[in-house]
Formats: sequence, C-alpha cells, structure tokens
Amino acid sequence: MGRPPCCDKGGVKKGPWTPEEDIALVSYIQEHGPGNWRAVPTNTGLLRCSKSCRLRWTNYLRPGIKRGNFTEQEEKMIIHLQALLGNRWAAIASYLPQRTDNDIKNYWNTHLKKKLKKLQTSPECRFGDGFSASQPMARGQWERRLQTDIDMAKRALSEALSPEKATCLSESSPSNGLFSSEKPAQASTYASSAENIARLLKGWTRNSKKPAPTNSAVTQNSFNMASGTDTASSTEATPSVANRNSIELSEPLASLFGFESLDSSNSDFSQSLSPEPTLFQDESKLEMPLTLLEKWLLDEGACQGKQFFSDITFVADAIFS
DNA sequence: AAGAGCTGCAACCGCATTCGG
DNA sequence: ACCGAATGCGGTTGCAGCTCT
Repeated sequence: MGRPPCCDKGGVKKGPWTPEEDIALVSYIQEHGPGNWRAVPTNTGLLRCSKSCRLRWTNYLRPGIKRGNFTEQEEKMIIHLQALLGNRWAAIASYLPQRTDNDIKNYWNTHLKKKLKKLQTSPECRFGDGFSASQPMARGQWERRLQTDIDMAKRALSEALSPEKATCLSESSPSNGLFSSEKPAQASTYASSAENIARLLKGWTRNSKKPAPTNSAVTQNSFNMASGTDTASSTEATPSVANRNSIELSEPLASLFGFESLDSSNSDFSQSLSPEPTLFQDESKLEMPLTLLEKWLLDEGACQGKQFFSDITFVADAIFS
C-alpha cells in the first residue's frame, strides 16, 4: 500500500557516509547549490537516494552548524520552545539556527527528557504554584493544565504582538537574515562550503594514518580536527572537540540570535538555507523575531501566561542550578 | 582483560505537505 | 481540481564507543 520508498530500487547504499561521499556531495552543492535533490545522486555518482543526500547535507555538511555540547542558554531555549511548540523540532531549530532539528531532537530525547524526569522524581522538586513531583497530580489532569497554560500563553502572545513591536524588533536585528526573504549572492553563500571541503580533506589526510575512516564519526572528526588547531582564536562554527565544553558558556543569550559565532558567509548560508517556518506560522500566521519571543518568555511581568512560564523557567533553572 | 550493558547520535523510515504539470 | 513527484518532518533504529562489573 502507498507509494514505494524513494530508495526502494536496488543498488542504493545505506549506512554511514564516507569522507569520499561527503566530498562529492559538498562539491556538487558548492557548484550547483542545494535543492533538486533528485538530481544529486545521478550527477554526483553517489549510490545514495536523494533523501539521504538531503539529510546528510542539512544535518551534517551544511556550513554554520554548531556541534558539540549545548550551552545552558540553548538548553533553556529548547525547554521553553518545546513547552510552547511541542515536538515540532524543525520549528524549534529555526530559532537555534546553528543547530539542526535532528540534533535538537536527539538532545531532547537523550538529555533533557532525562533531566526533567529526574527533576520530577526528586522529592524537593516543586513547580511554580505548588504542583509538585512528590505529590504528582494525575497525568490527565497535568496534561489538561499544561494544555490550558499553553493556550493561555499563545493567546497572550497574539495579544502582545502589536505591529510596531514586530517592526521594531525586526529592525533590531537587521543583519541576522533569518527572517529576511532576501537571497544572498551565490558566491558568498557557498564560500564556506569550499572552506569545509578544504577542512575535510585536511582532516581526512591526517586521519588516514589511522585505519581507513569509513564512518561518519570520522568525518565529524575530520571537520573538527581541521578547524580545531586554531579555534582558540577564531570564531569558527565547528569548534574542536577539545574546547567544546567551554564554548560560549558565558555567551549572552542575544548572541544566539545574532549569529555572532558564524562568519558572514555562514550567516548568509543559514539565510538562504533556512526557509523553516517561523513560530506559530501555521497557527496564527504570526512571524516574530526570536529576540521578542525570548524577551517575552523571560519577561516576568509579561502576560497572562506568566505562571506557565514561571513553571517552565523554574524547571529550567532547577536543572542548571 | 573481556564481555555485558548502556548511551548518544547518525541515519533511516514512512507519513504529511507542498509543488508543478 | 486532480494527481504524481519532490521535499519536509518527526519517530525510530542500529551501531560505535563508553562504562561498569
């Protein structure tokens, strides 16, 4: 029943990508730009389905992707946004432009869910106005309350969004490009891809001293190794493994939305490659710069949804304390 | 030292949505 | 308006590497 999978035909390779495949893909995209994925396997000679190529590019090879540990602020953002949006990872990822939806999803499932669960089972844990994990309300009751809070918050958001505010905030971050419809010049768009190929090759050569690098973990190291030698003094978007733990821990939240750790070409890239829907786009057709969202989320006296967000903020704060 | 169990993440799968003829 | 193809998205899986015993 239904349409056969796109890579149903035989001879399609699956599993981890090799550095050779990555290079072929990046080279092709550098030349032709992303899109028309159907043509990619044919034109590159890759024995991969178009879907696999797109996924590899968007989740891994695309410039401007930050890998490694999530910062405290990123975690808080994810918690906030997950509470607001649910498991709409692509929408959440559109507000953390250096992270992919897959990354955020994985991080939520492997780290944050556990943290929240642990917190909820902790006897001293209390949420906001008094519902506590030690005396949990019935699941259905809790869910109803959460849904009510979310609805309240959404309503408050709609009310809070006057046109002049939206205008003001879009002006406040004119260069981040995330909400701009302008397309950057192709040349600058793909400059960082060329850079990545160079890094890939460089790292790959170094790795070749070891047994043949045949999995994606090696590829990842290739990028990191190549950039890691001089990352301490740069604003490289792919930090070395060594300094991942310290990266941006004290970075102000604003930088998350200002793309300060991206070079200009990468910013352009995320601009051209991130047509993801903005918050609530499919519900109330609102478009709101993240700075406003975050300001609103964190503004203690902001709106009717205050209690909900104080609950969420409490949870987030408890996790990081 | 070794093997069993656990964890994290890259990649896959299949359904939903969008696009174009 | 309809239909098939292309793309997007979220859930799930498989496996490499790590930790524990």
